[in-house]
Amino acid sequence: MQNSNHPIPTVYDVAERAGVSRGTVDRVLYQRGRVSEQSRQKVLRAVEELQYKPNSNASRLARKKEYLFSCIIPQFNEGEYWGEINNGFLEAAALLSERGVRLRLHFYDQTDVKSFLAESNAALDDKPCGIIMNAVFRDEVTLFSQQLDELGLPYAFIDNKIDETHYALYYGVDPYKSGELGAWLLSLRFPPKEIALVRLLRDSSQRADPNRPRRHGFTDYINEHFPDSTVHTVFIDPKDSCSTQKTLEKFFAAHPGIKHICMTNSRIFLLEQYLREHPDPERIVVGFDELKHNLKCLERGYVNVLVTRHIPEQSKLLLTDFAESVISRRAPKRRDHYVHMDILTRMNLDNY
Amino acid sequence: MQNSNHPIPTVYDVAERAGVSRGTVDRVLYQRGRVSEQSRQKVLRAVEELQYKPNSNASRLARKKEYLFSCIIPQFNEGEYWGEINNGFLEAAALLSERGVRLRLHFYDQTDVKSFLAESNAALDDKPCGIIMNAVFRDEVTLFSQQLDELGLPYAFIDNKIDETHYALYYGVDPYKSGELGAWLLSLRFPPKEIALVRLLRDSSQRADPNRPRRHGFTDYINEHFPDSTVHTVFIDPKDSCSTQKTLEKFFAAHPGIKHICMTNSRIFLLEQYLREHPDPERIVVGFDELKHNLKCLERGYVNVLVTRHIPEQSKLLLTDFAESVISRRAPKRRDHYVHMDILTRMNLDNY
DNA sequence: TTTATTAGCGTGCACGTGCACGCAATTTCT
DNA sequence: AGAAATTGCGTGCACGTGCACGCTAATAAA
Repeated sequence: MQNSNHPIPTVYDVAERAGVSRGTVDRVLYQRGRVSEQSRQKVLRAVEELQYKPNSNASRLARKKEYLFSCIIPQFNEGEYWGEINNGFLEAAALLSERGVRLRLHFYDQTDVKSFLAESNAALDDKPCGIIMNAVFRDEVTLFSQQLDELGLPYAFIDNKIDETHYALYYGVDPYKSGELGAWLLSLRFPPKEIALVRLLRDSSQRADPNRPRRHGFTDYINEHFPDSTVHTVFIDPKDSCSTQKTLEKFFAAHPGIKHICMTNSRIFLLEQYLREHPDPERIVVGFDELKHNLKCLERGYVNVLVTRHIPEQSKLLLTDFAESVISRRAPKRRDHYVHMDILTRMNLDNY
Repeated sequence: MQNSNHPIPTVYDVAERAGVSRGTVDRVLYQRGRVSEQSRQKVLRAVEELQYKPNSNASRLARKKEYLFSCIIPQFNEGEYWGEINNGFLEAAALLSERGVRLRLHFYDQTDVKSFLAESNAALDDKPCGIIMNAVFRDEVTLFSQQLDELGLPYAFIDNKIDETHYALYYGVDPYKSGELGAWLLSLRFPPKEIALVRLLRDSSQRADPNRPRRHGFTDYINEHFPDSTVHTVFIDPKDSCSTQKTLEKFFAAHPGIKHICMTNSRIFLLEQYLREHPDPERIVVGFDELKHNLKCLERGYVNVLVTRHIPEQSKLLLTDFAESVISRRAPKRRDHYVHMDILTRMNLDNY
């Protein structure tokens, strides 16, 4: 329903108004080739007066240009954190496909630096126009980003980042604050005396500890607000549910005063069996991240609160934003996007 | 980076493979005109084998078709609830403009049935391909939707709906559940004895009460879980902050035992002055909806919890989904979208 | 002054689809 | 049997842009 006095202007209209040809308008708009200053001004004025915007459909049809982005993220099993991130990328890629955006995925092993190096090289071989990655291996990622800087290839971080690099974009939560929020929620109902902080046994080969900032946010909050409380740390083996069970039994038997339990990584669901077999209506359990298993635990009442955000949303927004900025050759309005932290309980679990 | 063995197929490829001309392929794909059953089958097979998908850019360029949607929503002032809804619509419209989607907005006066009737007629005059509205005046909206049914015009509800109509799509919260959630949060820290439920004085001309379901969710939860508590209702005048102040002073002076305050509409910010002038660290205040004024109150500690959702997101998603379904001439996958309710506190206020 | 060079500019083709027109073959009507 | 209508199908043009080619006139070099 376009006003007939003002049909959408085309290059022809601009050219006519400026008294030049389409080609000249094109050269002015895209700084290709040689145009006299006089014509340039006339064209720019005409563009302004007519409010000319190139027809993006015609433009993409004519150009047939593709924008390839390479993602380098950790391997995952169905339903895990990085699987959700991956879903967000795929969703965004589907939406952006008609704009010529293509995606290539590279998965590395979080316990193996070499696999990261291999995949980052493979990503370069794609000749992409942008790279998305996360930063588990700080040194290697720093080096890689220097390489990208030299090549003039823009890159973006998802989930965690390295501040010293020249990344174009970042989407993720503020891990320290999420830890504080978890601590606040844990202590909301009644002040904690003894707290269990459950952690994961890690391969000695895993140098990086991506969970540190959140854990510190958690412990700092507790220490500041409840200086008289004690935080007991217990380690479980994520690969061995049997030993996990025994470890927990022993641990909680030794500390019967514990009414507050928290896990600052995304695997609170590993406690399910123990929590089910040792019900306690007074106990408060706080976990992080909306993995399907975690949501189940919340629904069944084993876990009281999850601190999370819509995980796929975060990667979806990142790719959309990144592609937009690369295509339009403009820096994004904002560089750091700390996504909102949701508080999830049994009461607002639906429709998440 | 397309595999050179499989360039993206075009109608020409399909036509060649099927041994017919482009025109025939076109007729098969869009059921226009006369095709022999034999050719039809050949074309369909070729489409399947080549995985042909029409190039949407070329298609839109050639068609130049516009899809006009008319929205009928309440008038608002900057920063109010419907203003946020409106922002979501505008955001979606901007994104969808290159797909030929246009938007026409109609604002009516929530206290005046006639203005709704006028605007709904105006919306029809637009000759849109879809209508979006909310349902304050139940009878009139029901009649209007019957009219739309007869015209075969699809319509969608935002924020609230009328179940008996044949709406195509709905996005909103479950108001009853949001009320329950508010009650749960209000009673989380310690069990309530006396509760203040602050309500708004309403024009006698306002027949509808869009806030009822949420209020009932709230009171039902309280009555069920805290049968010994009493809910005191107090009415304030949203247009007169001076009288509001006096009313509240008198009310709370008469009920000094009240430690729990809730407003089930979106205007908890109206209590700001009272709460500021009568601080009480023990008191719990729960409100709804992320209006800018409300967020301020949360930040400054006058309000403890807001139950909300990202308001513009809801209208943005609705328009996107609705346009998608109208353009593709397919019913949406899901009809009712109860958006997730966020719990907002001082601790997770950032980046919302 | 003549020739080579380059600045400035116009034009034609391609991109893939939608749609209208019209031709040939077949069927129906008179 | 001849005219009229209908079925089945191919073709041409338009949509608005990107880009390469090549022309003209001005300028620099010989």
